[in-house]
Amino acid sequence: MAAFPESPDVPADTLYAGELEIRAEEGLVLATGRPLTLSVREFELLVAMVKRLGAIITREELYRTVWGGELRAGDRSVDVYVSKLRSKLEAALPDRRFIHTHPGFGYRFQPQPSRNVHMEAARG
Amino acid sequence: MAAFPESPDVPADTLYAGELEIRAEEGLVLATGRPLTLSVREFELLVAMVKRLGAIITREELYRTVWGGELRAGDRSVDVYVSKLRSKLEAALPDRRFIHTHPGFGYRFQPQPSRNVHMEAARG
DNA sequence: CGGTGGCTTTCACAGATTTTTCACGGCCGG
DNA sequence: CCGGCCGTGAAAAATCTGTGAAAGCCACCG
Repeated sequence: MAAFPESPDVPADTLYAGELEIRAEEGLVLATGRPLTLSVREFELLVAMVKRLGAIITREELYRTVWGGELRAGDRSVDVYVSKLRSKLEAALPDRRFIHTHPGFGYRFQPQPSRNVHMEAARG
Repeated sequence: MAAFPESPDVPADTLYAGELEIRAEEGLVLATGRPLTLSVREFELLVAMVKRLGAIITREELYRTVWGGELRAGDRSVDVYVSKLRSKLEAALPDRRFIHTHPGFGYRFQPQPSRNVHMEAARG
């Protein structure tokens, strides 16, 4: 059993970014409270980026952190997974952009309100 | 006169999750008032998951909690019992999903209304 | 005892998902 | 037009899950 009481609602190892809540311990990501289904790579990539919120991170560094090892020339794994991750994040939170590309340098993670889009676009 | 709780550490040994009522003391589970017939393993697996509602729980942890001991490589016991449990829960409450799989991470228990929730708004 | 039935553990295989690779197409500066 | 960079759909390869079924246990019963 646990050595000391813990609060299930506020895990120590939880990251926040915009409407995202990332529970690094258990591999769970909540977008506005709703759980996202991310694969292991997607999740670790997200964690790696959020841990350096606002900073530009090179593909080499992302690869070392998430895949472990050196990025080989021509390997597009990072790009592919950034694409997948973007896709899921945008599906969950259409009005925000999270991952920004800095051509020639790498990627930067930063939640950014796109516009004052706050109304349901449910018009016929 | 035994009208008081056995243990002061356990405020209430009855758990609730959606339409489920789980009486840990009696080993009884009611689905919308109707009793379910669960085996010991199934019951303890259910309790272990409900106690961490909404969280992703690894197979290793479930095994330690329910079976007691370390999960050996290749042991599929947890999967098999998750399958059995799902089967009985769905038989009792067809319109709800309880156990969600997070490939690569584990399982998450969370009662979820099953309206028309399966739209892939994947526009090309 | 031998048979019966429920529960648990193991095994095996099909199907589902994820990860890795490729390749084509769009952008942009020269 | 060319070449470097990037976004991504898709095929191929690798892993992970769901589950029926066989096999082992054990309590119970005629």
